[in-house]
Amino acid sequence: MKEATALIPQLTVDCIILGFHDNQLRVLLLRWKDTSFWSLPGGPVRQTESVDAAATRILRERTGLGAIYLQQFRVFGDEVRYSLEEVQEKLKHIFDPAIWYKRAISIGYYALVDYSKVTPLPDAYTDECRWWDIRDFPTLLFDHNHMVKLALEALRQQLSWQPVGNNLLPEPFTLPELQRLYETILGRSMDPRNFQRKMLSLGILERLETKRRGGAFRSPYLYRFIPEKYEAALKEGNLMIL
Amino acid sequence: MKEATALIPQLTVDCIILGFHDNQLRVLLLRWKDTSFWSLPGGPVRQTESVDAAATRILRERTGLGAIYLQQFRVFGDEVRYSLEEVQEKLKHIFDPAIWYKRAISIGYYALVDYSKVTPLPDAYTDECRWWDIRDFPTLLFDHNHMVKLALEALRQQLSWQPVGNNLLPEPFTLPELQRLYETILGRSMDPRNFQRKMLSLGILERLETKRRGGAFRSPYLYRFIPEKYEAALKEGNLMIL
DNA sequence: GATTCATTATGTTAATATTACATAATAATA
DNA sequence: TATTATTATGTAATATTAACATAATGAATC
Repeated sequence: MKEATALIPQLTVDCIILGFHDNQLRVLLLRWKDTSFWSLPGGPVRQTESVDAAATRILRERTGLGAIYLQQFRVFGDEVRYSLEEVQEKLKHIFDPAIWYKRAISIGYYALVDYSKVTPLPDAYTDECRWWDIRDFPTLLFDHNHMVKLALEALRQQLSWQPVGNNLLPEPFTLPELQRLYETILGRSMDPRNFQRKMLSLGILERLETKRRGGAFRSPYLYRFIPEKYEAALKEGNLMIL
Repeated sequence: MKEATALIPQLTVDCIILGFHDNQLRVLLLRWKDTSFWSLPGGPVRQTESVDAAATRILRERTGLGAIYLQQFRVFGDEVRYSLEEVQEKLKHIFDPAIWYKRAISIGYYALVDYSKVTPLPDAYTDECRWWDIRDFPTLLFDHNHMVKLALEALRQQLSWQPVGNNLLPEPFTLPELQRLYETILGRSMDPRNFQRKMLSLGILERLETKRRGGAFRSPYLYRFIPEKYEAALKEGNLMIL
């Protein structure tokens, strides 16, 4: 039997942490110490934790959040995902040979978080951690641009089965806010009358007495998901793609 | 930098190989040498191949098939997926400590194959490889029963985006055959009139001149997928769930 | 060659869901 | 009080889905 070390060799987790702010999807990225190179948050899996737990841990470290919605979406297992020489060159002042392999397999997760509750926090190898607009962020190290692309595709495809609204929007929210979230993820606009009718007909929303105040215009109603109904609809894959 | 060996440590691939025969979904299982224990085909990933290539290799070894439709559906990364002691006990006469770890992470793939083209072939550790009805197969080693369950769920969910018909049914096929495939996967029956109308309206099927002969009854028409149309429909996720 | 049989092919109607479209109400600001 | 950007809401046309039953076929049997 092989000797076990503290980390599982050649296996990492990378997280596409998504938030929603100013009607835009954002992704949390890290800038490596003393460089202008950005990448996704990620790291190795420990021998004493599940792969999901590793992703949760990394998420918590980067965002300060406790309960987080995480979804495995893809394994990145190509033989060549990066050039070790190139990484060494780009990150030379912080390159630690002890933790780098010629090859690593990475498990991709996307995380849906409440933007307003996140405190971005760099790790030991990076000195900046911040949100970027999903439509306009820098070229990333490794195959991380590819990862973001596939994460978004997975999210779109799973929109009817994943609690996307629930996790990206702080409750309570208004129907226009929810609509803009859907529009942003799907990349197309929807008719507000049809959106509202369809969404309400699912019976998963509870309209509150109060309205959102402070906007300079007609105040929208506030809504909350009805947890049991919401979960039932998810199970059926009923969460509407208009 | 760590030393690379021939295999990636603690990382395996397991395959749920699905075929369709006698109107039933079947799964290909292996019986371990001199035991009555069954499991899914699987194995380690080599340093010199991608994870997908490892799955393809295992598939080819077990089925004799060249081109195979494979889909990653889930990583099984719990800290405890099996008891090494139990495995050692059950498989003692063939247990090779060199290849077993206390813990392994497995990447789950489902494969859709043409049942009629498969020649099941045991590997070095097993002496039987055969098809089992998906509704009635033995309790498997490790967490493999769980894997089969999740593979089927993934397949159902992805039915509209994956070329399921294309890979499980040898061409040409009849509409009743295609319907029974859908019914089997989804676990519910459909109205043949509605099924045919919907399926034909997708414009992805070409009706051939010939009919299927030999059945003791009215001969059904034969169909073939129109590749370009079929792929376009898949991209849109249009492949109908009635 | 006629009969039997299990299976296939097909059409209509009602119910439901989707799309397209425009106006009045509101809350803050000026 | 007027202005303004935004929210809330209804109706009619169209498309999709669901429910339903019967005639045609091809082999096998008599």
